[in-house]
Amino acid sequence: MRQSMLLTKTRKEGLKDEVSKNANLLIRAGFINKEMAGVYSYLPLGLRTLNKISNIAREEMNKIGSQELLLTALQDKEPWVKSGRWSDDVYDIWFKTKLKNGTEIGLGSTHEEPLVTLMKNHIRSYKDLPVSAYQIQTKFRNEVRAKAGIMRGREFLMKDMYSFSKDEKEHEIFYEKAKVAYSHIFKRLGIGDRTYFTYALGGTFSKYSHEYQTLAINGEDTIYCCDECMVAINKELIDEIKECPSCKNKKLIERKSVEVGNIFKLGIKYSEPLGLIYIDEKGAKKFVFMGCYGFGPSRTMGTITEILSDEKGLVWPVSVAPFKVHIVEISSENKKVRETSEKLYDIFTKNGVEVLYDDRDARAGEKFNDSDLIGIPLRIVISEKGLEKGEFEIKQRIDGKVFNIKEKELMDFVNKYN
RNA sequence: CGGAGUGUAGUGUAACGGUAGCAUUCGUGCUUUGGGAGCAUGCGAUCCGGGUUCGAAUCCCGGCACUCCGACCA
Repeated sequence: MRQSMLLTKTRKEGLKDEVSKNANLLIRAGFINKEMAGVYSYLPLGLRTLNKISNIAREEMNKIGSQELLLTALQDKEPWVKSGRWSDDVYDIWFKTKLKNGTEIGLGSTHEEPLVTLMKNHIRSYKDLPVSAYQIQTKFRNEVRAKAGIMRGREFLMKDMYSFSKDEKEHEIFYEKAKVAYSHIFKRLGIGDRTYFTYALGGTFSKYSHEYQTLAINGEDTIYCCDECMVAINKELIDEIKECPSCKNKKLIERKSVEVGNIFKLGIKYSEPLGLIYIDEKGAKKFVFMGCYGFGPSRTMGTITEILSDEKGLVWPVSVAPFKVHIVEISSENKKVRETSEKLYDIFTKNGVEVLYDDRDARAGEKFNDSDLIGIPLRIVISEKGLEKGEFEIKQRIDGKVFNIKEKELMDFVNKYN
């Protein structure tokens, strides 16, 4: 991508009304646009990152055999009445609207009801189980107070997976697979070493639910961490659980964190009222045993921003960066500089390396500042001064470390860089 | 949902009830070119609706929006 063609511009200063670090930086760098309180659009750079996060989740869900689908945002009232969640008194984050004929409908905030209703058409026998489905979709939640930028919006992207099993025992097998998939997701996102598997208050059918909590100073949650085994306990349970459930370690450290994922047992909470039934080997009718597995790509993008960015701007792990390499051309009027930049841009593009090429006619300072702000992992500066050295100077965004690489080793270096 | 605050060019700010100013961005020209450079010149704004007043960005009422604190957060 040529930066001169990019439809967004960076801002030197943040917006007065955007206090959260994540939204402030993402707006300055041109990743998102604020439409209303808690409602943000994703612009080209931001969408690239958001899609990468989603894709990592998608790949990991596929690996454990879950199948992707896309349910509707407009939701039929009936299943929600049956499950008892249509009333605003019970479930207070509804966005509701009406069809022209007066029929009430809801905007999807979660999808247990519609999916269970749908699966009634496809699950009849024990032979149809176990099965799992997931989607990556925009959720709508009428939060009374949006805050923390894209960490807590009224409209946000969520990956929600649901599992359907014959019984609790079969459910547990899938649940364990999902845990592994989740740990892979956070590892690949570059936040695995600070994301804790956390015991939290559970639903009707399990004592606890499990959250994935990523340490962040500005986080809304408080957890008690066991650093021996990366397990934590949500503050809401600390009176009940006083030691690490995994290794019995009693030394738990209080820290702030962000809930980036949440998995829990649903049991027959929805299959019972909605009538999701299968026939077992003996011909008996049984309720399908369910699990639910959430992960928020947009919230995770905000979390990564909160924990990795510095005073100069964003810092992206390679796995989610909008581009891997930023070619910054200094003095585009210099023929040799221009030719070298173009050549490099061409080579990277042909080799499938995602590259942003700052071909704008702008001053060095402006380009460097923009480059730092956008936060692409590797920056290659092409300038008259640099060309004389016969090597390329590659600067790592995360710590400013510089590598001097000969041209023939360049592609190898970039390909191996992760 | 309770409490507090704020709405002025794209952005950030100023103006006692009396000419809406400054900075930056943006356009043009010249100079400059390794960390948001300089000179000149130009474009661009009082959230919406009422009221008070000779006169309202300013005072009053209503609405809308945004921010913060708290409560809430499968």
